[in-house]
Amino acid sequence: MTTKTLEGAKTLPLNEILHGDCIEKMASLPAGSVDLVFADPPYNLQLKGTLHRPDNSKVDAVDDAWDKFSSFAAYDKFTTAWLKEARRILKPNGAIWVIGSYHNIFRVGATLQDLGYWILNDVVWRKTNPMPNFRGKRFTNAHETMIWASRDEGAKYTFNYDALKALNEGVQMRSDWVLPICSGHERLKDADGAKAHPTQKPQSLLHRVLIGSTNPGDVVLDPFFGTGTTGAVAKMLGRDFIGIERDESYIEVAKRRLDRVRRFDRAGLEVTTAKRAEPRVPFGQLVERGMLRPGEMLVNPRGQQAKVRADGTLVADNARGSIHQVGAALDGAPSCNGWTYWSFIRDGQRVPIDILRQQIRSEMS
Amino acid sequence: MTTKTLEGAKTLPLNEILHGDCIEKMASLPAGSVDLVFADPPYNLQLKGTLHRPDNSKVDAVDDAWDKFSSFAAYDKFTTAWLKEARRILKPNGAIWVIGSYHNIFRVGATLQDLGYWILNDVVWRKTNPMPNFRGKRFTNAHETMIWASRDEGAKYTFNYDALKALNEGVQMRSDWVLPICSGHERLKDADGAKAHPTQKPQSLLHRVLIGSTNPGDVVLDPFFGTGTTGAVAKMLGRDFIGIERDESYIEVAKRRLDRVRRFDRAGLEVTTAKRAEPRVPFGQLVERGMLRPGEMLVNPRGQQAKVRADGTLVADNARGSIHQVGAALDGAPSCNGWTYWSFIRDGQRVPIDILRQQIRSEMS
DNA sequence: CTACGGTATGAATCCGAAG
DNA sequence: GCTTCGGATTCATACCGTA
Repeated sequence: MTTKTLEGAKTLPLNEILHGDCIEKMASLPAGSVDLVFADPPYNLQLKGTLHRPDNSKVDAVDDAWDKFSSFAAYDKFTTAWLKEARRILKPNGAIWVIGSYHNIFRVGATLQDLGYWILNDVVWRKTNPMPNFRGKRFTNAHETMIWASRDEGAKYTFNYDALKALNEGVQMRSDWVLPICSGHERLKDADGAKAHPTQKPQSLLHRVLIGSTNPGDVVLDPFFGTGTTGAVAKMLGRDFIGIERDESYIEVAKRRLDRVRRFDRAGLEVTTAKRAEPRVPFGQLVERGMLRPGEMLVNPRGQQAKVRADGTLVADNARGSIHQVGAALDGAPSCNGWTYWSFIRDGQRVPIDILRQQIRSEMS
Repeated sequence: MTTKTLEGAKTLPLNEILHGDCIEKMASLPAGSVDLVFADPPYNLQLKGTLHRPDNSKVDAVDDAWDKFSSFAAYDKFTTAWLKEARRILKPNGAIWVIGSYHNIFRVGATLQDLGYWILNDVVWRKTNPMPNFRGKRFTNAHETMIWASRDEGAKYTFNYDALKALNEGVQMRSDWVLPICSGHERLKDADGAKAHPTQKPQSLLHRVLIGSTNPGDVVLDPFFGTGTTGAVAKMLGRDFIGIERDESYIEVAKRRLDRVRRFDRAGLEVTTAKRAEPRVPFGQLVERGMLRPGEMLVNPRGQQAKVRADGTLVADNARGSIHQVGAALDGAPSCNGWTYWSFIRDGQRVPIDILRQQIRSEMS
């Protein structure tokens, strides 16, 4: 357990589970101190009577006391209260994920928008092995919905695009995730073999969330911690977590679980990074360093030429300026990446100037 | 065009497009007279600036005036107004479908609940070929959400469970539907070749909605008719429709489209009620996606014929059921692989239906 | 005729560091 | 805060022209 002392008297307890009501506990935390909130709030399910399978076995439905609300108004009031506190403790560039079903997700989404959060995506968790609809009266409820939102419109939220793309065999990650439900060894059991929590989420889900929208060392808060899936995955991935949970029996299960979790080694936590993160190299440096000579001609894919000047600008027939500006002008395009657009000639061959940039970057590292 | 006279002075115009504001036009219709509402309202996208693809081509965005709202409050007011009218004209056991994206669907869902509708499922349309996220800043927006709700809690809504199960080759239909976007020949074009409507929905989507939640002869109302996909599929499937559309140019396109639509024959519209089992790639998808038409004849190696029905089952002289069952029955065999057994006729040639399955599989992989 | 390669396009809240 | 501008960024499918 560690704490961070911040401005004001409030401190940030890390890798700890706070016992109590999530609204009160969040109120005790300092403002602007958390990178990500992941929340799996009560679903407000309104099951009438009990449900049986065709073989007459009873379905163990979600009917715990914490999941009961007297009306939509009561649920909205609760939702507004905890989402307000969550927004207060988020950093300005922080973000939130909330998961839910059609019983509650529309109210959650509308409340998020009303409070000033900015929705980035809704993501569908498509279950490979959902519980069938035993009565044949509706579609098999085969998915849940997650909303990903930044604290503010225009926030610089974290999105590890390249890491997710790599996770997805080289194509960009879509808003529909196909993952199995939590079962088998991963599903935590009580001493008597019953499931310890009715809505335990699979670690694969949290893995993708945390890889995609946090960096190692970030602080992740889960106000409905349950048996601690968020904390377990955060620990594995080298993120810090804060859990809040009202039910002591869940806390006990979560603590035992977290003690057993091992953090992945640092090399395993490294992730495909964006090109944008690489240092910027001014084109003029190639001239300064003699890799290209003033007066030398560059050529674009259509064979058009431009002359390099001593200050690192180009001159073509009807345009002058940076490598990007001249490229855009020649193509009549809104923009152009000059590094991949222009080539120089060596031994009669066209060589992209980006080769030279890579050379400089490798010398820098 | 036909009309039904009901209690009160108001009459029900059938298979007609009403020109005007949907709230006013719905107000002119008699209460309790419609079986199903399918609505594709404005999404309130709030787009800013322009977006280019990596190849510098410009994305043709939805920037139409009809999608602009000044605030969430203004959008909510509009949503409440049209959903109220829709609920008034629904029969007591009627139901509604509304489609949307994360920009609007949470507000729509909460409003539905507030007005007394009873949500039955949210259904996710997973697009096989969505537009990518060109800047790599978010997840590919690869799905849209539909909400299915009955007018009242406890209503005896229509749900053709067995037809949908048959359409899905014997497996319960799930809440996630994988279907391609509307493109190619199905996409309606202006005289100048531009798309006639920016958000035309695929017929396959409406096919599944109408097969699942209406019966032949039902009245289906679409308050945002656009270019008339709902009307076209309703006509094919022997349902009556009422369209409401504000934009005259869309109405013109829709009228021409509807004139060309042929109603499938009645035998093809009869839907299976028997229990069935059998897994694999759904033959029903070939029908749903328009690769085979309901009423079309398939032929076996001995030249015997069977008729395709809207739910993906076959009817021959002395047999009805899946492609496998009917094949086995005709041959007096214990089993039969319908995929290699049946052919359809194109240009006078027999073509095995397995070709079509391979086509779908190649799209899925 | 098929095969193949280039091009067009789809409901999109789509950049960010440096000056 | 603002403006400027470097430079990074796409997947599935349909269609069309050419070989």
